[in-house]
Amino acid sequence: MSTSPLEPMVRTLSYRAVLDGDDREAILSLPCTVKMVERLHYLVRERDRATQTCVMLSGYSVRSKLVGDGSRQIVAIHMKGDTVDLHNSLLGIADHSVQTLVSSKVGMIPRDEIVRIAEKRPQVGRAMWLETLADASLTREWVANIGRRDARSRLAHLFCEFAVRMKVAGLADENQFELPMTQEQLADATGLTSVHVNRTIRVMESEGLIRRLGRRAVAYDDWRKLAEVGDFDTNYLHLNTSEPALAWKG
Amino acid sequence: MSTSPLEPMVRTLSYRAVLDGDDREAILSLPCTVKMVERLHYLVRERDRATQTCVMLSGYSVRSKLVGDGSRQIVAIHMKGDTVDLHNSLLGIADHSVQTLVSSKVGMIPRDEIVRIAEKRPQVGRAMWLETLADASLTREWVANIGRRDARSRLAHLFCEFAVRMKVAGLADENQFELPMTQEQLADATGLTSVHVNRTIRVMESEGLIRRLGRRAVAYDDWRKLAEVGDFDTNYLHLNTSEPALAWKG
DNA sequence: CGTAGGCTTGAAAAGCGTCAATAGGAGTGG
DNA sequence: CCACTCCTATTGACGCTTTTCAAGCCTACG
Repeated sequence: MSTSPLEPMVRTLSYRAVLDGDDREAILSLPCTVKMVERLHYLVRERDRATQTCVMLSGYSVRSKLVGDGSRQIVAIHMKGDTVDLHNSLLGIADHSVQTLVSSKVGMIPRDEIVRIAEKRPQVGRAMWLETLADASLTREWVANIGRRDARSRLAHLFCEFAVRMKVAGLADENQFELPMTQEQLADATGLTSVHVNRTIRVMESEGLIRRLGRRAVAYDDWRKLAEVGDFDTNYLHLNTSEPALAWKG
Repeated sequence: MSTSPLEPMVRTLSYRAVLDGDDREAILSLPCTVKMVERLHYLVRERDRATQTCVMLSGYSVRSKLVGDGSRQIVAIHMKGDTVDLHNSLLGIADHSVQTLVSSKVGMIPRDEIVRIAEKRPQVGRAMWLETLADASLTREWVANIGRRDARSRLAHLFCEFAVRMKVAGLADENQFELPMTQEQLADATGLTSVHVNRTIRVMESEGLIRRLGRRAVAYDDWRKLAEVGDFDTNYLHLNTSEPALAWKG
């Protein structure tokens, strides 16, 4: 059972509520089809009727929405352990697409099984509910980021968020992180154009805010400075797991 | 029981899942402190430890976040029946503020009671979960609206959303709706400045897209045109309640 | 060694913000 | 009922951030 592919899901949900052995066992025993998918593969398309919930087991994916003029907006980035598609699968018709950024391993779980485990194992249901609430908090921060910060702050904020989430997921070192996105994808995530992302990143680099390690990784020497420029505060990530978990126990 | 102040909450949750008589009764019997609060009153402040969940019984409120430079971003607008603060109260520390737009009637329910009813009455718990998911979908649409549309489309989209939600809540006529917001608040909701909102609204008015009825109401003569300019599609509101409700019954 | 996708750069235009001043309207105290 | 005051709406002039369009370059990969 410790070799179940759904280990990352247990780890992520454990951040949200106290799960006992039976809870964990129930998650690990969920029927799950594991697939390797290539880069830029669509896991869900807007308007699809989703019947499966998708869990990231390795790699990265983005949720995005198409806009009338043909452009797109990325609304979230997912990494190992994230339950990507609870929203679409429970609400019926997908309001957004999900696409991998790199070749990734994903687990597909039938929607009904999710509903069932949420009922049978209340703590698991709570953890999933809290996970969706934390996800909503993250989206709200994105609204503020895109609506009220300039290009430099937006990118700095996105980098800070990435750095912290990667560290929490055990995927990043102390002073650097993988950034599996092209500049065009960064533009779609920040509400900018790829040209302006390029210029802004170069300015940030020349200021010593960040260093680029190859094409798909970023390093920072002064976290405080980066966080200040990005107006970054971890509160919205709701990482202080002990609080809600305790509250939900009674 | 039909005179309980929480009737609007029942109505809103009924859109998300099939609730039987006992479910409704349980909601209506929730311990609830009803308060009238004045305009611009803060129901919750960012970083507060929220212990109460707040339901709008009349009036309007907004959720907003403060940004480093002192500006603010509105991330959602709430009307009658909306459960405003499930997020903050369940996650512990508030990641955003909630403030009334006009003098309003609100119901305050202890957080533990919400947790309890979600457990005791599974259908109610599901309805609340789905409500938070629909709310998250709305926030994603706002990200796209602010990130990828110009000022005119953003405002048109906001107006469309308002018109539809007001109609669903039984608060709007066919071709007009109340808009209880100043231009500065509209600016905070769309990521613009009040000056630019003013100019854009006047353009929209001169184009015949909208008419203003006094200071706090808007009328439209050509819905299709308005929806086209706003790139508006109701899908993201997940109003087709029959689907998920049925699915969640088994 | 060729190709395609992504990165970089320049020049010019557009959209939106800033600053500042004026006008309009609703509520309040006299 | 009037004068006063504050908040909101309106408008102009100007400047800056960001976009647009277009071209060239780099580099991983076949």
